[in-house]
Amino acid sequence: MKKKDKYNAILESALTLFSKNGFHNTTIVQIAKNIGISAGSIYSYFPSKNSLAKSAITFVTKLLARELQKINEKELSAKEKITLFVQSYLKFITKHPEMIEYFFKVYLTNKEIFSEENKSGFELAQEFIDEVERLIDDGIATGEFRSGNFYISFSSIVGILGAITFLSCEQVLDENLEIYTADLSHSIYRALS
Amino acid sequence: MKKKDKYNAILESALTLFSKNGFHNTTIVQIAKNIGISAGSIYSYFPSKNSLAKSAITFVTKLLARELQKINEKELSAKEKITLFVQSYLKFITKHPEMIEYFFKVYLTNKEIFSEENKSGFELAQEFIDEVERLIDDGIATGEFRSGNFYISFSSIVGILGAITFLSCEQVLDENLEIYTADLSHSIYRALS
Amino acid sequence: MKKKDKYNAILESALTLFSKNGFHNTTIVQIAKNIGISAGSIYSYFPSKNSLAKSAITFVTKLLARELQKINEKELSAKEKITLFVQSYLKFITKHPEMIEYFFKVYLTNKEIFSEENKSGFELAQEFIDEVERLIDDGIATGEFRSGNFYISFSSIVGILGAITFLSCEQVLDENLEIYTADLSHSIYRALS
Amino acid sequence: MKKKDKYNAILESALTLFSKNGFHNTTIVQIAKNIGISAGSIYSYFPSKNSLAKSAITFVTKLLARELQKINEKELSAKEKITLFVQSYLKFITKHPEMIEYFFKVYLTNKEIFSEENKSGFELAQEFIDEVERLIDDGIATGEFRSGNFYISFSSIVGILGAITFLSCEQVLDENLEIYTADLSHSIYRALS
DNA sequence: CATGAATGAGACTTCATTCAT
DNA sequence: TATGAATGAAGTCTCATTCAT
Repeated sequence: MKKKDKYNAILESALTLFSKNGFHNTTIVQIAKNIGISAGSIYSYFPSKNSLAKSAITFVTKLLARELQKINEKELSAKEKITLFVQSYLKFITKHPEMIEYFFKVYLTNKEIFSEENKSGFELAQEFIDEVERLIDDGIATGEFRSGNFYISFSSIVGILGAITFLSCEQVLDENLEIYTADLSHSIYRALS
Repeated sequence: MKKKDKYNAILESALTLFSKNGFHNTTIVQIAKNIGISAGSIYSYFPSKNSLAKSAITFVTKLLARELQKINEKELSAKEKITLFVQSYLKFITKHPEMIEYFFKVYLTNKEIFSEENKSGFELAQEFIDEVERLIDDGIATGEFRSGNFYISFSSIVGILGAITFLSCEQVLDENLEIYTADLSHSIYRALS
Repeated sequence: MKKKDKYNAILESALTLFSKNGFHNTTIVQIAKNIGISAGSIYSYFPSKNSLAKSAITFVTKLLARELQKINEKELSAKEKITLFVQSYLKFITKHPEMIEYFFKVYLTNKEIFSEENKSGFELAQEFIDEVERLIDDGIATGEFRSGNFYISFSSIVGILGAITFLSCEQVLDENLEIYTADLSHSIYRALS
Repeated sequence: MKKKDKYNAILESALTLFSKNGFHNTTIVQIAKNIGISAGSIYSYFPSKNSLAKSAITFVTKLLARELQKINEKELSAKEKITLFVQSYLKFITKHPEMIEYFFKVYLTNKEIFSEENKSGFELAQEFIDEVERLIDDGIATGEFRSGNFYISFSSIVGILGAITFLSCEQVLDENLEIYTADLSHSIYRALS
C-alpha cells in the first residue's frame, strides 16, 4: 500500500468509527485494527488523535463544499439550485453516511477538539459555509429569497438537512432517501422565500 | 439540604457542565465540587455517570414538552402556535442555554450513552416529540400545513431551531434572541405550509 | 496511614528509586508498588512524575541547607566549620545515601526536568547554595580563605564532596566513610585557602 | 562517505545530542536526521542505542586520557603538570563542550546504560583514571603531594574540574574559561599537597 | 548497505466507581 | 448518609528495533 493510500485508509477508518461511536468512544487502537495496522503506525501519518479528527473534517467539508460549488456555478434559478443541492446531498448521505454523520455528530458537538488558540473551530468548515452563503445571496439577488437575516436562512438550509441526517442515522426514514427530495426542497425553498 | 434538593442540585450541576464541556470532558468530581459535595455522594442519588446524563435529558425534555403542550392546548391557529413556540423557545434558550445546549449537544450526539439494550435513546425525548407531532397534525387538520411526510415537517421545526441554538452557542447571533422571533416563525411556518 | 505520611512515603520511594535507577528508568508503577499502593493514587499527591522529582529535590536541598546553616551559625573558625560540615555530610551520605545520590545524579544531570519556563532549575537548590556562599564569605572575612573567584571556591567544596559521593555510590570506598573526614576536610580547606 | 567517516559522524552526532538533551531525551531518529542519514542505517554501525553511548564514552575518555598522558610524560614538577592539565582541560571544554558534558552528564549519571553483567561501567574510563592516578603518584614521589587516600586526591582533581564543567554548562562562568586557569590550578594543587 | 514505515511493548496519566471511616 | 482516598482499567502516545524494498 502506498503512503497516500494508507493516509486515506486511516482517515476513512477514523471517520467511520468516530461517526458510529463518537470521538471519545473510539480508540486509536480500534482505528488501527479496523484496517489491519498497528496503533503506533497511525502516528507516522497524524500527530495526534485530535489532528486526525481535524483532517477528517477538512476532508468532508471540502467534499461538500465542492459539491455545492458546482451547483452554484450553474445558470439556474435558486429554486432549481436548492433542488439540485438537496438531491446531491441525499445521494451523498446514502453513499457516505459516515461522512455526513461525522460532520454533524463529531464536528458540531465537540468544538473543543477542533478549535485552537485564537481560532474558532468553525474555520475548518469555512469553505462550505461560504458556498451556502453564495447560494442564499444569489437567491436574494434574483428576488426568489427574501432578504432576511442571514443566520436564519442559513439555519433553514443546514438545520433542516441536519435534522434529516439525524433521522436517517436513527433509521426512522425510508432507506431510499431520494424519495424525500421534492418534499425537502419544497420546505427549504419556502423557508427561504 | 433536603434529599430532593440535592438530587436537583446534582442534576443541574451535571447539566451545566455537560453542556459547557461535553459529557466526556466532565468528571464526576467536577460535578460534585461545583455544588460543594463529595464525588462519592453523587452515587447515593444516581447509580452511574450515564444514568445522570439520562436523567438530565428526561428533565430537559419534560420541561420543553410541557412548554409546547401548553401552547398546543390553546385555541389558536397553527401560525400563532408556531410564533408562540418560537418565542417561548428563544426565551428558554436565553434563560437556560445550558439546557438547550445539553439537549442538542450531548443528547443528540452521544446516543451510545442514552440507548440501552433494545431501546433507542430517542425514547427519552418521546414526550417532546409527541407534542411536536401534535402541533403538526393540528396544523394539517386546519389546512394551514400541507400533509407531507411527517419527518420532514419535524425536521423543519426542530432542525431550524437546533441550528439557531448552535449559532447562539457560537455567539454569532445577537444576544437578544427575541429579535429573531418573527423571521424564524415565518421561515418555519412557510416550510411547513 | 495519614495523608502526610503517605505523601512522605511516596517521596521517599521516588527518591530511592530515582537515585538507584535514574529518573527515566523508574516508572510510576514501581514507585507505587514499592510502598504497596496503586499507581493512580500517586496522582492524588503529586500532579506528575516531574513534579515528584522536583518535590524530592526541594526536600533534600532543604535538609542539606539546614544542616549547613546550623554549622554556619556557630562561633567557629572556617577550618572548624569545614571539618564539621564534612563530618556531617559524610554522616548524611551514610544514613541517606539515596538522598545525596539523588541530588547529584538526578538533579544535576536532568535539568530539563526541573527547569520551568523562565526559571532555571537551579533555583530549587538556592537555599543550599546560599549557605555554601555564606560559609565561603565568612572564611574570607576571617582571612582563612583567599578571596578568589566564588565559583572556584564553590567548586572546591561541592565538587570534591560530589566526587566522593559518586565513589561512595560505586562502592570503591570504605563503608565507614567517617574515616575520610580529616583527609577530606584538609583537602577542601587547603583548596580554599 | 567512507565507512569509518560515517561511523564517526554517528558517534559525534550522538555525543552532541546526548550531552545537550540527555540520553533518554534523544532518539535514534534525531541522531540520524542530524547527519542526514536514516535511522535504520545506524544499526549497521552500532548494535543498539546503549552501545552507541558506550562507544561515545570510550571515545571521549581516550581523548582525555591521551591529553593527560602527554602531560604526564613531560619532565615537569607536579605543580606545573597540574597547571598544564587544567589549561588543557579548559581549552578542551571550550572547544568540545559536548564531549566533556557528555562525560559528566551522561556517563557518570546513567551507569545502568554503561555497566554490563559483571562489569562496572567505570571500566570504560579506566584509561583516564589510570593517568590521573599516575599524575598523583608522580606528585607524591616528588614530595609535592601528601600521600593521603587516593580517592580523595582523585576527587580533588576530578571533582573540582567536574563542578567547573557544570557551572560552565549552566553559563554562570565567563565565556573565556582560560582566565580561571591560575585560580583553579592553585586550588587543586593545594588540595593535593 | 540504505531506507523509513511498521511494530509492539511500555510509559504516563485520567477517572468512574468503590468502600472504610 | 457523606466523604474522599484508593483502585485499576483503559487510553494516548513514544520510540528502539526490525525488515521488506
